[in-house]
Amino acid sequence: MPKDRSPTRIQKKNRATILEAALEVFSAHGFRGATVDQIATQAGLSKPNLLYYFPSKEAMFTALLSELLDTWLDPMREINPEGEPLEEILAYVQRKLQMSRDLPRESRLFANEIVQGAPRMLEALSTDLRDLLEEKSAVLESWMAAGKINQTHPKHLMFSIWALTQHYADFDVQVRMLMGTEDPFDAAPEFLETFYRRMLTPKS
Amino acid sequence: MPKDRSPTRIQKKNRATILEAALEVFSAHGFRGATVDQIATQAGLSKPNLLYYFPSKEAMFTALLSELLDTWLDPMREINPEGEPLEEILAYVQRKLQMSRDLPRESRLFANEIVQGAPRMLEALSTDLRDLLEEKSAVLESWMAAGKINQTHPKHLMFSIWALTQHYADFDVQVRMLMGTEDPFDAAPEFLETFYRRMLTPKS
DNA sequence: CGTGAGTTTGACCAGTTGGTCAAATCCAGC
DNA sequence: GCTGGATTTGACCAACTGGTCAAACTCACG
Repeated sequence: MPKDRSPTRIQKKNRATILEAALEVFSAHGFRGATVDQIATQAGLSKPNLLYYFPSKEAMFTALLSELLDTWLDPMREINPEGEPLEEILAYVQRKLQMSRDLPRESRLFANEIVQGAPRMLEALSTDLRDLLEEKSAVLESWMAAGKINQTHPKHLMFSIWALTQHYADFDVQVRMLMGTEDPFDAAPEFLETFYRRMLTPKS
Repeated sequence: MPKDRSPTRIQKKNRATILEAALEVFSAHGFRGATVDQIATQAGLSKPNLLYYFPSKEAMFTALLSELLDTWLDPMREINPEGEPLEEILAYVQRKLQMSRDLPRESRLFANEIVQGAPRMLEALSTDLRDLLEEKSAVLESWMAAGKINQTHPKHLMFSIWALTQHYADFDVQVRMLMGTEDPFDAAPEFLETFYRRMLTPKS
């Protein structure tokens, strides 16, 4: 294992290469379904070399998760309590949808893990995600109390945004197969915009 | 392998026991993550005995899938083209939500498979599900054309129903962790009812 | 250059896993 | 209660998989 003080040029490059390959393989097959050999081949390195940079397969996985969790939660962090409520939410929905389009592997990585009970992620989720959700739920509730958006259960509202947007990444094969030649991401933005506008616009 | 003509009492019972155990294990760990030994233990039978009833792990999996696919698609089949449009859709949403509550293992079994590219399911999906979706999309479109429900993309509408309802089963751990002591299924029915009523009720 | 730390890998190992097989056991129908 | 097919299993195997290790190689730096 390389020394941890001031990583060399090679260390930086190889760690990044390995994590990129790990994302590709883990997201496609899940933790158990992925093999270190697959990741090594994908990375263009030898298996012992991977294990020189990461002490175990498990370590690659958790390194990957913690590297990506921040990126994954950023769109929610950007919700601005001072902004125009309906527009803030609609913008959040679009950011999440963009992520499903641009980072589908990341989405599937998390999906794979959570569907199987999130054995290697529960701790991170029950701190970072939990706190963030509580914070933003409070914002949503204040908007509802102020009559800026329709009254609903704030957490279920957030779940619905996650479900609807991530569905396009996580179930990509199914969605594409059912839509034929039409690209799902052509109509999805407008669909979701309409959906949440109707849901949240207060009755005047 | 048992003869396939007129299964004996024992054959019926053991096949059912094995498939139940297989559902438990496959839904929790995915195809690759499940082991025949785990399924055998879960079923209370020996590993060679499982392989006496099913020629391979793969065969157990596909047998399970094809046994469950019909059940899985039933709620959609029940949408009645002659019924009151909005109520038909709302009832469908509730049926799907019920399935997430009552059959979460089945939901996760399919989720696991589809997230990983549905390598063992694409054929079934691209016939049964595809045809059914086309049929019901046409019904939705006729309802929209008649002004009974708001105009939207029918397929995206169906995707949204699947995403929102299955989310409660597939991401169960996450949802429950974030909701604390509150049961997600307490508020979900009303939340989804409101959601789709606002989305679909035509502007008068 | 030379040298020592940093990097890479072929060979190997132990544990797991899907699957086989011959022998043993069970059971329905005569 | 006998018998032949149905059922069950302990022992085993080959392939795979995560991980180790000593030896070889590379490279920054004096």
